[in-house]
Parts: sequence; C-alpha cells; structure tokens
Amino acid sequence: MANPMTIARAAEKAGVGVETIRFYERRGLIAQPRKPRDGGYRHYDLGTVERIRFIRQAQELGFSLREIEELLALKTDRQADCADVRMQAVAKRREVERKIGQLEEIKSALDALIATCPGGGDLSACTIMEALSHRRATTTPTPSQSRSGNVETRATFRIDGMHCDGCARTVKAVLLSEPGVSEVNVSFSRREAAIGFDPAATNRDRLKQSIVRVGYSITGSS
Amino acid sequence: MANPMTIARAAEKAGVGVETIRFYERRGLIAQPRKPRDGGYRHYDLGTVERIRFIRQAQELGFSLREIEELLALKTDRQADCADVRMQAVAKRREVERKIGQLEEIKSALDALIATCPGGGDLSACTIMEALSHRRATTTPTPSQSRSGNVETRATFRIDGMHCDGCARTVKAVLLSEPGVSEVNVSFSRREAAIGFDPAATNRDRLKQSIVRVGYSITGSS
DNA sequence: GTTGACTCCGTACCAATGTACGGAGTCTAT
DNA sequence: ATAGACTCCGTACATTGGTACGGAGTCAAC
Repeated sequence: MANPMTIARAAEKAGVGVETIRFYERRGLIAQPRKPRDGGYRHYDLGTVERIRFIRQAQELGFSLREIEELLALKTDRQADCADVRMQAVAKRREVERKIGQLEEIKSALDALIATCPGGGDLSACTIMEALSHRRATTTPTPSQSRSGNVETRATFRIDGMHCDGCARTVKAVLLSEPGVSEVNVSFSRREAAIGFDPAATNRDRLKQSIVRVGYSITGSS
Repeated sequence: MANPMTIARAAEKAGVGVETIRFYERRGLIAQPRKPRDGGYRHYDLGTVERIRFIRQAQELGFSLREIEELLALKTDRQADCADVRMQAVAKRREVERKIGQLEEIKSALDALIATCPGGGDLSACTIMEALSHRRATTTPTPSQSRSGNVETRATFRIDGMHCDGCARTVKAVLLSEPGVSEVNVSFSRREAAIGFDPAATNRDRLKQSIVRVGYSITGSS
C-alpha cells in the first residue's frame, strides 16, 4: 500500500473539510476507521468517502443531518424497502413546498408594502413603518376540532403537484381504494379533493397519507 | 394608578413570553423601563408593547432581529427618510425571492427523484438512494466538462402519454437527473424530448428507460 | 536528525432566537 | 401575617452544522 488515504486526502476527495469529517464521526454519521495496530494515522477507504458524498447530496436537497442519519440507517437495513426512502423524499418535498408557500406569502406582503410606500419623504408618512406597527398577523386562528361519531364525514384537501386531469384521476382512484371512503371528487382545476368517508373506518390522516404516497402533497384541508 | 403593567401583562398584550421581553431588553431592541424609585416591579407602557408588536410583525416578514434593530433605529431618527425603509423592504424582497428560487430548485430535484422511484421493492433498486450516492451537485454547473474528450451526442425521442406542460417538466427533470445529461428540451405540444448527453456516461437506452419508468412511452427516436 | 506538514483529541466557540432554572425579593389577597 | 403568584437577575441550555485552537504525537523529506 503505497499511499494510504489519511483524513485530509479523504476530505479532499469528498469535498469537505477535515474538521467536517471529524464532526460527522462524532455525530455517528460515519464510522471512525480504527487506527493501524502499529499506531499512527487512520486510513480511510472509498466507502467512507462515498458516504460523505451521500450526506452532502442529501443536504443539498434539504435533508437535515438527523434525517440523513435515518436514510443511512435504511441503507444497511436488509429489511428496508424503497418505499421507505420514497416516503422520506415525498415528505421532504411537502416540507419544501410549505416553506415556499410561506415565503410567497411574505413576498406578497412585502410587495403590498412596497407598492403603497410613497418612496420618499418624512418617516411619519411612511406606510411601511405604519403597517409594521399595526398589521394583523397572517397566521390563521385555531380551527375547532369536532371529533364526531360514526356519521358520514366530509373532508376537503388542497393538493399540490397535480399536473393534469390524469393526475386528478389517479388521486381519485387511490382515495376510492381506501377503506371507508364512499365518495370522491377531485378537481384538477381547483387543486382539491372532496371526500366523503366513514370516520369509524378511516380518518383524515390516513387519507392524506394515501395521497402523499402516490406523490402529491397536501397544502391545506378543511 | 390602579393597575400598573408589569412584565407578564406586557408580554400578554404583545403576544410574546416574559422571557422574550427580557431577551429583547438584553439585545437592546427595547429599553428596560426604570424601576419605580420606591423599588419593586418595573412598569411597562403601551409604547413598549407597540414596539414589541412591531418586532414580531417585521419578523413575520422575514427580517432578522439585527435588521429590525436598524428599522427601529430609523424610527427615532429625525433625519430618516421613507426611502431608507423602502430600500430595506426591497432588499428583503429580493432575498426572499432568492430563497424561493433555491427551494424551487430543491423541489424539482426531489420531484425528479420521486418520479423515478419504483415506489417499492428492494433498496438496491431504489433510484433515490442511487441518485443520492452519485448525483452531481447542482451548484456546480461545470459546462465545459470536456475532460473526457468525448463528443456531446444528441437524441430526440417521440413520447406518448404526456397530458400537459407539467408532464413535460417532469420528463425534463427526470432526464436532467440522469448522469451525463447536459441539456434537455421537452416539448409537450410536439410530444418530444431533445437531449444532449455524454455517450461515455450514458446511452439512449438508459435515457429511454428513465422516461418509461415515470409512466410515459417512447414511440420513436432519432 | 531535524524541519515542516500532517494527525489526534478534547474542548471551546460561532450564528440566531429564544427558553429554562434557581434563589431572592415583592406584591396581593385572605 | 402568611401563602401563592409574580418579578428580578444572572447564568446555562437548546438547536443546527460546523470551525477553531492548543498541545502532543507522527510521518516524510532533505
């Protein structure tokens, strides 16, 4: 072995800093290679470099180290199924979508403020400052949660990710295949699904999950 | 004075916790009212409550405490002009827009991953894990990767099953997530995909497969 | 056989935005 | 006058993802 890979070389190959590797080792994301028996420096192998690259790729997609830990655990789990991974990805997409939505709201609010601003002059006339002082929160109040008996219940979900009527049909079919669902209307144009179901046989969360599992996301419900 | 406003009441009026007020005081965002001469508890006035509300409103619009500090400084500055405030708002909007763009990119990448995933089965077949292990960073466009001396090759596929522009975008995202693919144009109206790729990294069959896997079919190629 | 680069390890620190704790003082109602 | 609630103050902790430092050991080259 002419040139064993020490930590700095591994870091370079993986595109991270030496301290970052040590940090990942402390976090348990990667195993710390054992020192050679005769002492001296640790030797890193390509598998570890690969693992670090995996971590960075996942980070770029918005996964946190904690989530990546789970992904890596799946990797070595013989029982693990591709569906597990897919669910993580779908959940993450939903999260990203939610964040985008929030930022869009912020942007509109800023747009509105900027639009009304006279653009100059005394601060006392500044509509932005004015607005910041008195604007009401945009956050929605708590909806009342009426836990019903076994009467037929209705739910409406706002769905993101549908591209066309074909997508809407897929969603409808999936919902109809769920137990306890009696009636479904999915509108592609309104991006929503209206569902009638028996609360004794299923619940909103199960319905949501069934939609998410086929690759769409729920951005609201009523 | 019947009922002086102590910190807990101020906190409640402002909609924050007591500790948060203390924290803002330490940060210098709000002044700490002086204790009455006879000792005892501090009295808060409505101006302070108003100021705290201002802070929270600005936070909701994405301003950091540091930025809010500047905004608040402007507030008491006789020289300050409305244009200063407006500039802050415009800068913040740009920042928000940039963040949205980044998240959109992440979302597309996730979309592509989710779309290619078989949705179940052994992990070794999981395209998401596969992609995370080998996906090239999106941050490095590296357009002139001509290190291999390979010729860029072009292919055009005729695709069946696309319903809308959303489908076309899906196909595009999927193709771009394939290794070796440098350029993709998918036209929904013409039902075709034009692809530029590195023949050393992939081939026409792999590209076709990636399209078929997400639910479309190839009816011709050139 | 020494110099310079690198590694090892523990620990401390960074940013941002709070939250929590503990002990002592104070206020208010009964 | 005493219980219970509240305040004051300083300090520590939480979260996320690393960076930085310092002293000691090790390796390779000249």
